[in-house]
Amino acid sequence: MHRARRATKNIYRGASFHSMHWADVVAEQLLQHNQAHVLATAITPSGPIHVGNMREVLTTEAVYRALVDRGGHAELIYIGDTFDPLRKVYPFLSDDYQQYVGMPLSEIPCPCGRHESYAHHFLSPFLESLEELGVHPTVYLAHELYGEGRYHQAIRRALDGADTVRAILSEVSSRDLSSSWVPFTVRCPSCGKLQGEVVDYRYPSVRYRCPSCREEGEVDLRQGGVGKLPWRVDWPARWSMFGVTFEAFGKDHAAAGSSWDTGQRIVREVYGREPPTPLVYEFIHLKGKGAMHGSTGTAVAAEDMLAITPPEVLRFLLMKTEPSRHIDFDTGFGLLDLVDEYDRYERIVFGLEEEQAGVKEAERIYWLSQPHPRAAHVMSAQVPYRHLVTIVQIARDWDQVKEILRRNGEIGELSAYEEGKLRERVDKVSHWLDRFAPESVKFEVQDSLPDIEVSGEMRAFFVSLAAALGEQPWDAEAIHQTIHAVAQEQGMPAGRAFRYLYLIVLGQTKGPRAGYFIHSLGREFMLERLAAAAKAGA
RNA sequence: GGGCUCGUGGCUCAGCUAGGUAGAGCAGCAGGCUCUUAACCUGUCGGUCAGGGGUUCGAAUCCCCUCGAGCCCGCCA
Repeated sequence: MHRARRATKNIYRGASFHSMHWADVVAEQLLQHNQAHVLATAITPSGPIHVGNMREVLTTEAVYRALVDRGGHAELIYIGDTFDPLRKVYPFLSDDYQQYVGMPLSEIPCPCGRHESYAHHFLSPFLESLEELGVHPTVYLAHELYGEGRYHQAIRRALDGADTVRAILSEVSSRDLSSSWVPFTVRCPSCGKLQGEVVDYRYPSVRYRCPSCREEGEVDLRQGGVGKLPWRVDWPARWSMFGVTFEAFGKDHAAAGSSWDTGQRIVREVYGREPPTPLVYEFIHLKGKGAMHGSTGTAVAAEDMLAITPPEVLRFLLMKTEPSRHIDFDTGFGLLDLVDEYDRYERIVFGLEEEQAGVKEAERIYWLSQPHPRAAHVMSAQVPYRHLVTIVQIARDWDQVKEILRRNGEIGELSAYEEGKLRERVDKVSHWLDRFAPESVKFEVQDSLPDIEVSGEMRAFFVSLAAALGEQPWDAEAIHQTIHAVAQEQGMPAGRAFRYLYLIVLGQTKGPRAGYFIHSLGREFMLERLAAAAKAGA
């Protein structure tokens, strides 16, 4: 608001995002330069990949869609940084991993033993999540790119231009580099660590010394996988190799003197081409838990978020928020609110609700949020998420959920699409209840009468209520009123009556709104339970 | 030391690109035939738009300054 909007160019706000969706603004900007684009994203799988990283891919994919919508030609690529060395033994690793520190992630054993490597262990679930989110990039793995010699020319140029690289790094990032520093690290053939220091270079051979095992030797650059460019050079090298024209990256790369600043100069001065159009995104935080960092082990993995959030809702969260704004992801009640908000947008898009203030670009955001836009021409059978939280706890399985919803008249015949969507939500709600839901919304319907003391007052209430409920239509509102009527007959405050009912069904004193709740439980169940309770008090 | 974002009712935010004295959702409160309860509906309370100055007939919106909050970089990626 009162923040200064400097006149100097600001890569955080390349253009105004106000009259159009941000993805469209970026797409138009890109199309002014060129009709064909390569959009790159990349992530280092050194630990569980968190939702913060998800933002990078989804942000880029939104721009991709906007480009394609405008008739542009676009390619979405994803590079897994599988050739990066393991930095340290992260908290989620066993001490055994000490021996692998310094080795490329692709050559370290999988922590669970079920994947090809350490890198795959963390990358695979993330790629599966992308699939669920409807993101389909062309995937490249860095260790393959290096191994196949794709980096050969880029490495050669970096070594030939070592003086330039060194000058840029020390000028722009004010790093203190020795005159012998060279932008290449050799993978020591003897110990496998990516730490070999270059002592001499005469193309195509590189002499190195390994600080770890003290080995000295020579490698041939024409062979693949003999070493790696440091990040600050690797990045511009990729832009050059793939012809990248757009890249979204976190603000960690965008600070003054950071890799974006050095990368721009290196790509121009060493690789002779222009840098991509940048888009800086802010991080996603877990509400109340601070920033999410894969390396600290405190992060919640992207796949965990997806386990509790319908994919279109996760996309929705990112699509409705400008990339430059940070997001607090609330895994508690906030998640329920978010799903409700999504549903509201859906109703607006399908004309069931009027667009109001506080809703922006409903249509565009809704379509960008669809994992499979073509399938979503029909509205989904909306059952409020909060309601599902209750239903899921009453029902034992999907069929029962469906039955209860039918009995309540909340759903009719479902198309395959509707049923799929609803079932997906039920799955997500179940996971949420298991792992994130606040205790206050949890309950468990007891299979038999809980072990409680039934007083005379309770018994009388149960008997009368059973009689009254037995001879009336099974209707939520009617049940609610009957409870009050019977309680009044007995001269009992309504609150006490409800407490008794929750006690015999749940074994606790509170629960979901009684009328609807009992209705969902079914007449047979309720009458049996009342009878059992009355008997216990006899 | 440097960079970015944010500061609008209890909470989360929209509105700011093209100035005309504020708008949603949630929460709260009150109702829904004597009914506090976590899914429903209706109504309603609530904000000197962080503060100061400037431009203007008029500023949450534009300009300048101050304060506050968060994050990032200055190891590696």
